Amino acid sequence: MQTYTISELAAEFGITPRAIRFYEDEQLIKPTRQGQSRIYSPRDRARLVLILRGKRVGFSLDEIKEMLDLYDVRDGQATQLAYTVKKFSERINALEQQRADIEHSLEELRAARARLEVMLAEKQPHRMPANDEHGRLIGYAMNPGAHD
Amino acid sequence: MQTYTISELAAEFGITPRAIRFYEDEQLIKPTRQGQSRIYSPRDRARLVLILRGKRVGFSLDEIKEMLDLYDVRDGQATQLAYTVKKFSERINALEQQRADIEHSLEELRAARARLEVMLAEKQPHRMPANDEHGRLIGYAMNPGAHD
DNA sequence: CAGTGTCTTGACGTTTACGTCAACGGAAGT
DNA sequence: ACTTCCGTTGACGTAAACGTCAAGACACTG
Repeated sequence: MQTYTISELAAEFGITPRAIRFYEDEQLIKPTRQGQSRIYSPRDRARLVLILRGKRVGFSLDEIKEMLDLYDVRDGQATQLAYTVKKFSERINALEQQRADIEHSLEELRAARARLEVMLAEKQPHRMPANDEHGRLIGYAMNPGAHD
Repeated sequence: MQTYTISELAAEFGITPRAIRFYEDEQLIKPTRQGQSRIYSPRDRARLVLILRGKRVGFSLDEIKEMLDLYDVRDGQATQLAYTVKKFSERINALEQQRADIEHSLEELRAARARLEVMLAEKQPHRMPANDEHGRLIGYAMNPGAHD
């Protein structure tokens, strides 16, 4: 079966071996050993992918660990199924909120960029509105909607 | 004109006054003073909204400050317009990547939850596949795609 | 005018997620 | 046998983003 060394994974994902060992300290991955050295299976690699993606979307390592543990539900813990489902739903809601935040941010950034490009095209750095005291930036309403 | 106290804003956004003062220390907002106390304008409030949203989508305060400063472009800095546009584009790319990450995570969480709910419905915590060594979780392929 | 409440400025503590040595262990090449 | 590469385990350092007192400044209220 395919295996990986720690530096192989580190190079592949653009992180340091130190980080990977840290994830092990925090119980997020449990590679086997060959003597003293760590050996990573495809499953360990897959967990690393989930860890890094989780980080990119703003989860803490503790939260990611909880999610990975929830994936690891087995027969013995079957009584906790309802709790697990609830936790998953919470995560899903959080992510959907976050996606909405990102949509907002993207809208604003694109609109602001468009205006900047117009100014660039005009090549005339004359008077421009800049921002006023009513919560508008570069003439574009910030549209402060939901904030929780 | 409408104004706010620090604790009003803190309560409204579910954060502490300490955090708001911290944002001021870091030059993200610059409220006026009435004697000793801080007074926040609608524009300050709007900046707070952007700060908190930025945090939710994973930006650091330094990055958020940079973005706010970029919004604050004025005539004198018109020569930096091209740089500003570039920075905005970078942010947009980062956010689009992040949105894709979220879509992935949502897919996985929903699929996993669906399987858990089936198990709950069966009410029979007998044998289940759990996860194997090939990178599958609860019988559902993790589909580790792009990782940068 | 004592008390209560809300504000202020330090100053230090804390958590998260690693970075950065230091010192050592085996395998591999010469 | 000696060096050169990985790899390992501590141990300590660090940056970000506040939390947590402490001590004082005002405004009001009874």
